[in-house]
Amino acid sequence: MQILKDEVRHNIVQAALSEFKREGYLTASMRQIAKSAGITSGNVYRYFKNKEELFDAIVGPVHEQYAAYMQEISQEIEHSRTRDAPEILSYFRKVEGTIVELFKSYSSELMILLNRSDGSKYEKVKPELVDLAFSILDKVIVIKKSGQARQLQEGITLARMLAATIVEGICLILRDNEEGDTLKRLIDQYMHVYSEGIAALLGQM
Amino acid sequence: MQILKDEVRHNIVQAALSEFKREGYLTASMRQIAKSAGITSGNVYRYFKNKEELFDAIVGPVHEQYAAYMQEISQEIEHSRTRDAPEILSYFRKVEGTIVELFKSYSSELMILLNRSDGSKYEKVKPELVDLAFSILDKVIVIKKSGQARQLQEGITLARMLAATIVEGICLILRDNEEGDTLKRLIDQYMHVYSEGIAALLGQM
Amino acid sequence: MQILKDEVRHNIVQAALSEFKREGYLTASMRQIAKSAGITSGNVYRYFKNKEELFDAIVGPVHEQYAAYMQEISQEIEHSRTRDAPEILSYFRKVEGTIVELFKSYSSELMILLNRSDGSKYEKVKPELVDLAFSILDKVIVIKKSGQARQLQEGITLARMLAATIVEGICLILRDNEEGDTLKRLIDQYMHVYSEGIAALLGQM
Amino acid sequence: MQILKDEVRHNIVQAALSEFKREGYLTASMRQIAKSAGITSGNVYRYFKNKEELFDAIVGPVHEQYAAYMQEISQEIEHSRTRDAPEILSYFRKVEGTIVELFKSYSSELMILLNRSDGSKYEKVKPELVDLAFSILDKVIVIKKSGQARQLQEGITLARMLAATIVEGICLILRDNEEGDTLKRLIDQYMHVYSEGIAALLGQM
DNA sequence: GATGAATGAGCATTCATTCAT
DNA sequence: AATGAATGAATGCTCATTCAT
Repeated sequence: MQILKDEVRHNIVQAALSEFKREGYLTASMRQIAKSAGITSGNVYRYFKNKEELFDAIVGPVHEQYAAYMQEISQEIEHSRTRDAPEILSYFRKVEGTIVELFKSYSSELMILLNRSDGSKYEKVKPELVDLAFSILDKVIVIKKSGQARQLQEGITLARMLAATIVEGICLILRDNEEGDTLKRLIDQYMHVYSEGIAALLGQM
Repeated sequence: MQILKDEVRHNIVQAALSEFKREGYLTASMRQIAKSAGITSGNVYRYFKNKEELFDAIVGPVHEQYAAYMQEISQEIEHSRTRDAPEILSYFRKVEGTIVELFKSYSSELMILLNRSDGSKYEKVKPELVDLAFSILDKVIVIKKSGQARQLQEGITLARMLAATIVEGICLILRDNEEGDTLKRLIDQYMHVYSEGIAALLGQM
Repeated sequence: MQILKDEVRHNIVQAALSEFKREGYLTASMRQIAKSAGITSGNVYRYFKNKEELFDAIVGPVHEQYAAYMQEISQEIEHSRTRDAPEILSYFRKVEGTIVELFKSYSSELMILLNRSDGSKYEKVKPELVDLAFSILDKVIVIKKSGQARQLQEGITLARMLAATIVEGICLILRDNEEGDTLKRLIDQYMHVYSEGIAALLGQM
Repeated sequence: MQILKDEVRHNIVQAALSEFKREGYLTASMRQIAKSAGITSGNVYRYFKNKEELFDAIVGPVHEQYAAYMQEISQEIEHSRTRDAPEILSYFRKVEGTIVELFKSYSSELMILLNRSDGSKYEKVKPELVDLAFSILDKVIVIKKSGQARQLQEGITLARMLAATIVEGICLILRDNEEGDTLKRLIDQYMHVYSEGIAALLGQM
């Protein structure tokens, strides 16, 4: 009985998906992946050169799209000349929309990319997302605090924290929810909390 | 050239601190800790019985205090009979205060306890903190949504998400900030964002 | 050049057999076993989960049969109500027969079980055999010395010593003889020495 | 507070005595010996060059006397020209007497020498004692069986077994009894069992 | 004399990866 | 294509021994 190459490859990917999800890149065991895929561990290496490439096969595609979208948003932000805070903050909606959109097609892969890529070449993705979020918040802060050097410095620290926590929260919601509608609703609520909260915070500063 | 015992112990702890911080409990290497401490791996075991006890020596003290505080708050919450949402939410201030207080004496240790203890006996600490946060939010939700079964269910999901993200955010701020005053300010601002944001969210629901 | 799995497994067992025979359970080195088997140490673990299971694979089967036989004899002794010394002593023949029988199929394994299992879960096997031998001799002593408290006490000490030396002697014969017929003859002669000697000793007491 | 050298040395020896008794040469831990002696492990090496010499210090003296006695008996046996079996067997009494005599002054040391010297340079002592016992029994056998080649061969195997088990039994009695009078009585009874048993066996051959 | 810190080789075990079949 | 045996380096840990103090 011969199993088609594509089926085996598919099995490996499925097995790897669940292993990387559970264990993360470093701790995931190639043996366990092979076992779950119903093949021998040596055979995995016919389909994927090594652990890194297997990981790549899983998160690569979603990362590619993800990176393209983010690049786009990033450039929009850079080129934007507006000094209107709400308009700037609306970029968050784009980021959020991108993530929710990607989640619909790649829920597990995106979750792995953002939460389980430690030790792999993708471990920088989350920090870069934080940087992007920061670049948005930074603009708002700069507008509000320009000219007040001390408050500006504090504002930047605040922006960094908010960027990091917003992103971390989104990643967490991704981690804990498998169902698309629930996820979307939660992320909406989450972003709502943040936008109202940040508005209030900026208002009083 | 012989180094005094206390200095070596100190070196080991410092090396372990940075190794556990970077790698987490499981991935941290005793050999690497020894190397960073400038000694041979065998010698580490003169100072600490094994990896677990070395980890314990680092996070144990802070965990003891942490657990005592949280226990106290937990009991207060259980015994509280108020149905006043803002009053219930004020428990967050206590949790926040406890963490900031502990951070002053044990910044790295607390961060390791909360973020890098996977695989150790302390791995449940963060989830338990999430549970505590959830028990606070849950009370508020139940008050607001009692009687509306469907919305209650959604509210609980929301509360779970908020509990998880709040805690995760605090842990993150802990991770990224070494300086006490900055940390305190950031956590205050962070909690402010959440309390305003949650208020707004509940208001419109 | 690739060696077939069964051959390697066999080589490991052979190597382990001789290592355990020479060194005993605790001192035996997995590295040395691997080396003797002509493989690397990691490969041993493809065949046996760990040292304990490798030991188990060697002495487990013989222990299972051994334990079943001894259990049977043990119960016969317990239920026996006879006060006839020679009849009681005839249980030794059963024990002897069992051991000789097992030796035919498992000479080295039985020897390891009885003489080289210190530190393993089988380390109690020899002491239990001594207990069994004692329970036989004890009955005889009690019959002969009942009512004479002082001589009874001495008799029990004597019975303990005889039980220990008889068993130790049998184990020794097992250790030094690889050939079944020789072993059987020697154990027969050995038991003959003991039964005549004990008879003479009891006669004059 | 200064402890005299002799006292420390004495403490080490006492500690080593009990450690070697419990664990045997190989498994005994220098650290544990130092600890029991109330000193640091490094200091042991001021008194004894290494584990081997410490072991030597303990069993060396008794071995010296033991070896001298055995040498003497050995020569007597070699030079003896008698063909009278009982007379030859009486050498056993000498061996037995020697051992009991040494036991009075060196109970633990002798026990260690015979039962716990595996892995040390004294590990051959017991086999040599077996050889001595064999040389006695061999003479008796040769007398009884001379001229019957086949029976002679069998007799030699028998003699080897008896030598080994007699010696092993004595060593075991040594191991299990700390009190001199009990030991003497047990060894007497033990030898009585063997002499009567062997007599009976030879009678019927 | 004594300390006890330090070494380094050893142990059992795991695992990504290679490769003969 | 696939197997699964094999490797070798890594892990946590122990212990006899050395040596600066």
